[in-house]
Order: sequence, then C-alpha cells, then structure tokens
Amino acid sequence: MGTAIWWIRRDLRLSDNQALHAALDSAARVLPVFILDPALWNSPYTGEKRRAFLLGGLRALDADLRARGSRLIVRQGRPDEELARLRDETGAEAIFAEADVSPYARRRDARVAAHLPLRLIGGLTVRPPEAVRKQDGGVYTVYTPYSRVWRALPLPDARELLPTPEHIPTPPDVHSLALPDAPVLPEGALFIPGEAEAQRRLQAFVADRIASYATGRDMLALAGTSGLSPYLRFGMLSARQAAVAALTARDDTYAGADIWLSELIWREFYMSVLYHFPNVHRESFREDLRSIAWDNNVDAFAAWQAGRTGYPVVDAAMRQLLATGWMHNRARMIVASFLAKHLLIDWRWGERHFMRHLIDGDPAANNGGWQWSVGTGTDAAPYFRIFNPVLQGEKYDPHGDYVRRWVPELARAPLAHLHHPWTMPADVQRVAGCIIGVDYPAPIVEHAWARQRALRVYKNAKREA
DNA sequence: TGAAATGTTGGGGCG
DNA sequence: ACGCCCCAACATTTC
Repeated sequence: MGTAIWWIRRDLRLSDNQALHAALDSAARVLPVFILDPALWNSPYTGEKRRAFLLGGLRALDADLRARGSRLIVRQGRPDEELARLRDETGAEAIFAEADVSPYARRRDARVAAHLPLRLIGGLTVRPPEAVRKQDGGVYTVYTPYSRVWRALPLPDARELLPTPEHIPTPPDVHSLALPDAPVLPEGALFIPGEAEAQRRLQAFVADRIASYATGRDMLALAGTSGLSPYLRFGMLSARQAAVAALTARDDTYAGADIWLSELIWREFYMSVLYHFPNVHRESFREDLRSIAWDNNVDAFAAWQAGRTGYPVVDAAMRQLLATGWMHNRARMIVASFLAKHLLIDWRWGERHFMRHLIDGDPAANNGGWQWSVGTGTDAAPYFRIFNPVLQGEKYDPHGDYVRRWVPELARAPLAHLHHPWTMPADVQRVAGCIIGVDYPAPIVEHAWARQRALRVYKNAKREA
C-alpha cells in the first residue's frame, strides 16, 4: 500500500468523487494533483472568465483538502511529462482520474496511459458514454429514445453517493507551484467558485425554484434556471448528486423536477455524442449540411459579439455573456439561430466565442447546443425553424426587464416598441432619449429578407449534398 | 425547445 | 329571411 495520485481535471470536489475514492481504497497515501496544461490554458477555446472560476475552484479545493490533512499539488506543463516526474519523485504506483469525453482529453489520457499506470474512473456523467445503447449495440443520435433508455436503467440513489473522506493522508515535501494570483471577482459576480457554494445552490434550487422550473426556466429576466452549469462543468457538483436531487424532488411531485432531470439527460446525451462522434468538434454532424455557403461577414460577426445587432433580445443576451460569463439558455438558442440563419455566419465562429466567454463552457454541451440550434446536429432543430428575435423577445421577455437591464440605451423606450425599437416614431425616440442609428443601432439585417436568404442557402446546401 | 403562409369556420354587417 | 362579403380566430400546411 504505497502512494496513489488523484489527478484532478474537472472533478473539483471531495464529495461523491469516485476517482478520489478509488485512490484512497488502493493506497495508504494519496497525492491530489492538478496540472495546469498550457494546451488547455492557452487554447483559443479558453477565456479569462472561465480561467478565473477554475482558479477560484482550485483555491477552494486546496482549503477543503487542508481541512482534511492534505493539500493540493499544482504543477504546470504537459500532463504526461509532469505525471512521470511526480511518479519518479514520490514513487506513486497508480494514477486515478475521472474519465473525460472530449477529443483532446482522450488523446491526452491515451498519451499518459501509454507510459504510466492511469486508471480512468466514471463520474463525469451518471451514465458512461458506452452505457446507453440501442438493442443492436448502436449509438443513439436522437435524444428521445436515448433518454428513454437512460431513464430505464437503474436510477441513482442517495445511498450510493460517496461521502467526503474525513482524512486524506498525503505525503509531505512534495513541491507545489503557487497558483496564479487569485483574480478579483467582478462586482456582483454571479458565480462563487467552490464545492460548498455548489452544494448550497443545489439545495436552494431543489427546495424552492425547481417547482416552477417548467415555466420559469424559459423567462429571460427571471432566475428560473438552476444556475448550476458552472459547477457541473468543473465537477464542484457531481452529475450523480444532481440526478439524485432531481429524483428526490420528483418524488415530492414537483413537476419541474422531471423537466430538470431531462436537462441533465441532454447533458449526458451530448457527452455521448461527442465521445462517439468526435468529428462534430470540427464539422457538422449532418453531412448534407456541411456545404452551407456561409457569408462570414466579419463586421456582422463583430456586431453580434458586441451586442450591437439592433435586435434588442439578441444584444441583451450577448452583453449578458460578456459581462457575466453566463447566458440564459433560451437566449443561447436565440443568438445561435440569429448568427447562423440571419447573419449566415459559420456556427463554429459562434461556438468558439461562447467557449471563450462562458464560465460553464463545456465542449460537448456547447457543441451540441450550437449544432442543435443551427440545424446541423444530432436530432437538431429543422433548418427551416428560424427564430424571430422580435417574437422571442415578446414571448420570453414580456415585460422587457431583460432588455432594459442589458441594453440601457432602451431603458426608457415604451414596452410596445421595446423589442422592435426601429418602429418608434421620431418623437417617441426623442422622448425615450434613444435615437435609432445614433444611440442604438438600426437592425443590421432585415428579418424577412434574412429568413428567405437562410432558407435558400440551406436548401442549396442540401441539394448539393 | 418556430414562424409564416395558407386553409377553414363562423359571426356580424349589409344590401 | 337570405346571400354575400369581410375578417377574426383557429387549424393545417409549408418552409
């Protein structure tokens, strides 16, 4: 019984951690290790806000470890090299880590496993990507049958959740880098990193808001969503803990709980899709939509990024993302549809922008959401389903609170015009203190024209295929 | 987890 | 009373 390494990647928690548990079972001493991997840290798919959240999470984890006689060992470099070095320094006999699904993570882990005793353990999802299969062993590419099988498998139970270890014996004198300086969280930061905050939020959600989740989740200005995505992204909360909470709430006949469970299953569906079809990271899942003649206008893209398209609900959402590192899920669908269909810009540009700014940015969920919205993915929205940003705004921000909060230029515009401010007569614009084209942009594309163009271009791509 | 275009129906105004 | 038209309101089809 020697030393084992617990290699932490996106499982920043001590409770219900299968990799940590396996390490403690196998060895007398466990070394919790996080490796700052430049390939991820400096990736064009990474940004400041998620880096800051991760660093905060590592600090919180280090504090939790210190309370249990342990501490976090931080290294920087290529994981295979750093782990080999640690093995040589400490004589560690095994490395335990939670299996991941992204193409990069799997290449990285294969390189490590080629030379080191790496043991990959489940936990990223309730169902491992191999677990939900068709009768003939095939992989599901449609959500509904996938979810049916997911739900029919034995459901997780609170008694299965692994407890937080009381003591984690860790060898002394192992060098650790200091973490980069703690970033100062922005004023009114939405997400406080760490396992304690994740568990507190989960309890608050299932005790209160989950009951109205079925309708509340769609309203842009309400705190109707769970607000847990950043914590699931970094494993400050396990998928199993979330599923158990949903199932428990469902027993109390909360209708919203089952809807939320289905959102957790969407997450696992997209993890499965990325695992089995890693090419979706580079290209559309649907072959017949790989040749769309994108317009890719860089000025239009810049306007979309900055929240200056002239469509209030789109601009509110894009500014919310830049300011907070989070965007309401319905807003994600609206702006994704707008980028691909109204602006005819390659969805991969938008996918990358999201990854650079979303704290919860996850390769599988983000890619799945984008390909669903633009119609190129598994079980995707049909290509002709084009969101009308005016109607979406009127339906899901009926009082205009969301738009007024994030697009202050329109704060005094009357509600009747708020989601289409270009229809304000000149005197109304003056009274509202918002001249269209001066204080707030005129629409960069006209809806009906853009819709017809998208239908034509998508149809052409299908015909050529 | 759309929206627009087109079709159908039925009430009311009107000659 | 009756036919005709208009047009909401709703349903269906199409993109």
